Amino acid sequence: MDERAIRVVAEPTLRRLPAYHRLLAAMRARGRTVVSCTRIASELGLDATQVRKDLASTGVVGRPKIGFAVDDLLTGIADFLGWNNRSDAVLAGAGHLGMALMGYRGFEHYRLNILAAFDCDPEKIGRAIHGKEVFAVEKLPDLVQRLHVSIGILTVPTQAAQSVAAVMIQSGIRALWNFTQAHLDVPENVIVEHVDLSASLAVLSRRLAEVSP
Amino acid sequence: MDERAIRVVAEPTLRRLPAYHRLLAAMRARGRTVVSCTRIASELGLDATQVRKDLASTGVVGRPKIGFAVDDLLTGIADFLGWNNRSDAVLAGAGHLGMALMGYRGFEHYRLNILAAFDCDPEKIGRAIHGKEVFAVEKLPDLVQRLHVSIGILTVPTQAAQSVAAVMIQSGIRALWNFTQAHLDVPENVIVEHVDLSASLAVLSRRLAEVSP
DNA sequence: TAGATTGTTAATCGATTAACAATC
DNA sequence: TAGATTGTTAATCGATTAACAATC
Repeated sequence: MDERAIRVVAEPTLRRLPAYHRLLAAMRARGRTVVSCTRIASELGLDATQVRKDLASTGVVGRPKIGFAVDDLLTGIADFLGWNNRSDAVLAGAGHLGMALMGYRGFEHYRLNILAAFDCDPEKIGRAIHGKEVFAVEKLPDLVQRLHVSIGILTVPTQAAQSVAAVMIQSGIRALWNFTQAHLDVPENVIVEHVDLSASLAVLSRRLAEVSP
Repeated sequence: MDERAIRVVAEPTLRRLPAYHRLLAAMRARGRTVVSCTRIASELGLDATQVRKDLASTGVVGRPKIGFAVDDLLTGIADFLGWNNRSDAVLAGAGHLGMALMGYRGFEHYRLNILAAFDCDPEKIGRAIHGKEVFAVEKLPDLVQRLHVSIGILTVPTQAAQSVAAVMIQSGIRALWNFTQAHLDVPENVIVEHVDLSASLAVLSRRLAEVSP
């Protein structure tokens, strides 16, 4: 076994790590230096063994009887998720949602940096939204190539998503954060993370229908 | 077995149903009247048996050798998800994201109707955003009670989420669509659907780190 | 008819949860 | 020390995938 081998961690684990990070940051702010999995689990309504396994996957080790050092966990989780290195991104689609994401200060916390936005509406091109300029979509390839941008955020209309994704991939984008409702067809080395509001709403509506049909 | 018993369908199935609905709507628009699970599966990159099981959970039946009627599936899925009845919602937090959701025309498709927004910033109160008025948060309980609103959308800052959620639940809200990063502590009869951008970003960043460490 | 397709049961896979020795 | 906690292995649970009879 190569020690430097990249551990491919299960998706459910990855999805829980930010919640641990947030809770731990709040605990550190209150002066807490040490914490047990039992404690984290009860705060977040999870199983303690699951928390222990999740934390183990980041490589941080705890001490029997004592627990984990809060600081170790915070840096360990952030390192593991790549949140200690800046990630540059470009955004396509300067509509309501695109603008909301461009203005979201919370991304600084994860060191995600949206460099610029692109749109095909002449009305929007040239404007600056939250300090970030909106360019014509034709200028996307050049900027992505020059700055080696690896993340593309898609907030275009669903019908345009596949073609804009293709342009992004062609330009060197290696990961797409897809906020549209399109199922994207991409080469297997390209990562797609889909934030699907209709999927989320489907769960909400159905659960509501189940309790009061 | 009570025929009218509410079928509790697994969450992964619910999350896939909107993608089927979208694909089927596009097929109907192109004049297609009949479709097989094999076809749906290949279009969406899924397993045909999985599609068949998912569709079965909505109660729609197909015909061996023929397939499913596109119209039957469209109405069956929409009925099953409660998308043929209007659902009223209120939104708390008229920031960037809240405004984006208020202006999102796509919700009409799911018959989700955001009646009004609430905020505690005097600057925002009284304004109308995309034809919907912003009221002081104090006015939320009265409106929710009078109109029997069942869905509450949370786009407030994370620190405010738990207390605003409590007010909503107190007022009669039965389902929360949580766009904040808070883990909400709610009574067991209240539904929480969490759209967690940090969880999504964690998957994206880590997968990117795995391919180029 | 023959073969594609449905509906359903069985097998597999992966994630969660339980059990427990090691430890401070 | 005794008991709480970690780290890890085993058992369970649930979702996906495979197999196959029924059907048009």
